[in-house]
Amino acid sequence: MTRRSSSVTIRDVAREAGVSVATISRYINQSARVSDDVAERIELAIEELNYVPHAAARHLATQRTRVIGLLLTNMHNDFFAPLVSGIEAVVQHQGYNLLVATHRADSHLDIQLPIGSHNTDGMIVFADSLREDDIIGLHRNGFPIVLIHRSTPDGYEIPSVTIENKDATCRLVEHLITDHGRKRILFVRGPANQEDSQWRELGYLQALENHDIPRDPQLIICGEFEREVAYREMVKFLEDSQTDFDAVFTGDDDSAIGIVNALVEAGYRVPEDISVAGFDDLRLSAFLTPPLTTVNAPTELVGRTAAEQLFDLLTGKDVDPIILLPTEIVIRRSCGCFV
Amino acid sequence: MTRRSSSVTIRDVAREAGVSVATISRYINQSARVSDDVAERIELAIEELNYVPHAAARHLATQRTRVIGLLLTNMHNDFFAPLVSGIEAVVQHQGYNLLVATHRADSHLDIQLPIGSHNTDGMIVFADSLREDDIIGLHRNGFPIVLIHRSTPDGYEIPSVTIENKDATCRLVEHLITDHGRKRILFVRGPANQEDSQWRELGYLQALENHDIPRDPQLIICGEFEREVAYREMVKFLEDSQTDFDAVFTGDDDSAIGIVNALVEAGYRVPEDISVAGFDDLRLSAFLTPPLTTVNAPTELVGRTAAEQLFDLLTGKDVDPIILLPTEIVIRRSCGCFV
DNA sequence: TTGTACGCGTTATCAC
DNA sequence: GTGATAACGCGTACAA
Repeated sequence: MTRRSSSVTIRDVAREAGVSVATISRYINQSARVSDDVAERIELAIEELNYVPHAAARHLATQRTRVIGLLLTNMHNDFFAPLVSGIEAVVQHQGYNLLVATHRADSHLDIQLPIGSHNTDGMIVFADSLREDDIIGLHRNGFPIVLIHRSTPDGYEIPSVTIENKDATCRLVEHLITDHGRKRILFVRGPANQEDSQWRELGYLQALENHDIPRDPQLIICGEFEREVAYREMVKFLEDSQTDFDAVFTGDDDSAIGIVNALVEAGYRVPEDISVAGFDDLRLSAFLTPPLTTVNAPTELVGRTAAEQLFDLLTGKDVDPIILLPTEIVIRRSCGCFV
Repeated sequence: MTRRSSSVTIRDVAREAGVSVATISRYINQSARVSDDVAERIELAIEELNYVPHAAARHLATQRTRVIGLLLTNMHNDFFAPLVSGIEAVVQHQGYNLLVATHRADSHLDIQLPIGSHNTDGMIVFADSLREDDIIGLHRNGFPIVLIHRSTPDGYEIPSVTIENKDATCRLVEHLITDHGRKRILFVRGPANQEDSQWRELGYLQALENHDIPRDPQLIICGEFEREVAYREMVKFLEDSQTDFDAVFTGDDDSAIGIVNALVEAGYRVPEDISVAGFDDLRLSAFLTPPLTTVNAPTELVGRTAAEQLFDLLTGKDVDPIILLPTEIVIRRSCGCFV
């Protein structure tokens, strides 16, 4: 079989340097010493021919791709920028490459995953981008996985990195209650199957309970962690519902923006009439008017940590089965505080 | 040489299905017909063994990676989410994978590019993530490249995708002049070596010229396309400068946010005292208070288009040397309009 | 310290 | 329509 190949191979370098391919390989991978004289000639030849090792050939020979994968549900939300950024930093520092792909768990079942053991050494899985079966399947084959914002399937021990949701939410809602005297607090929930969303709802309920405020199902609407949805639902709520309220806590900052907009358009003043607080502390939250009181989620750190976990996994180190990163309440103006 | 290999190969499938590896390969790649009987047995064997073709082996044999690369300067700015999203959509649709990496042109020269012909079939290069030499170098080897938000080096014809900056800026600034009677318009410029930034400045100057407003160097400050920088510079301007002004045009929305904040903190009302307009139309711009008048940059479309260009390049189709995507003025409240 | 030769998993060529 | 087998470019056990 004859195949044209415009690229320069290790063989060309070997010929140019007057040594064998094995020596070239050794020099490149530092897998053994070569004499200074030879090293110099190799260096020169590489420079001369502009040689770059062919990744695929390397992968095939070493059984390692030096690539890690990241599976996301989508890339639209501003939330993903810091996440990917954190991951990419670690990956690059380790001399690896990053393959990103989107995939929703409800995709047609017969679809091949774009990322897996066939093209990466390990992967980071965001929340519900994968079905539980698929996660288990990959994990059972010994493929290194780290979960983000999602807990390990029952009975398995797959490392996961997530953040403290409930307690921070509870404290923030309590802030609305005790420091601002709010008692009728509307909760804007996220997707029902999202773990973060669930914990935040529990935190909200906990706060009510702590202060003997009866929970009112009327005071919960669905924002789906999407600004537009939250906006629409809020508008609808304002039109339809007779239920009065004096504060809004949203499971995410993105929704909070939509909520504030709906409120302002309806003539409410934030925070004078209605206190508003969110969760995430997106980069823009501090710049809103009024600046948004929220919970800071260390999203870039989540990415960074998950990547580090994955590399620990790859190098056979011990890995914490679950890492819960601390969150922090950020008091700004939208709750009613003067800061 | 003995090597453990937990993964199932095409040979295993061949044995299981009772045919040769060649037939399996043909079936998988649809490169030739196989009898229905055989097809069924293969299908079964693949299912049974959970076979997935090894990417690296494929790459080595076909000389194609089915991966395209994206080189960015960073991933922090909200601007990148839609860009990557658009690219990813096309890439996935084509059955390719996406490798992303960050790289700043001023990195140490001896550093190996994380992405190149050694691990991708082609790449998309964002603005100044690469030095001109490197671009030329890659291109000279026949490696498919598409440039984003950056023009082709002189004398070369590398496809590029960018947006219309100058005219839209000019019209928007003219809107401030003619519809709102502004004459002392502060310009917040971006990085000096950024082409978008340069064109927007030209548009700003053009508008002044069109209306016989003398340009005043005092009325230009540097925001570097970064919110924090713009904020600081604005604060400094307000403290130091005696120059009066009645409007601010920023080269990007991110800076506009910082500007508005500085203005409001200093006691100015936007837009009553000062009109503000930006450029980009970030997803959040409509939700600011006041909603930001700006120019819509079709960032996701830029990504999508660049990816399509690249695939045209890969398939040997004719490719437009330069694609200039139209932008559109978005009038909201921050300029003074009632909408 | 260096060279030879084989294998990594797949595709593609040639024969049947 | 199917099978045998030589590449693809590199790493590495083994020999020298």
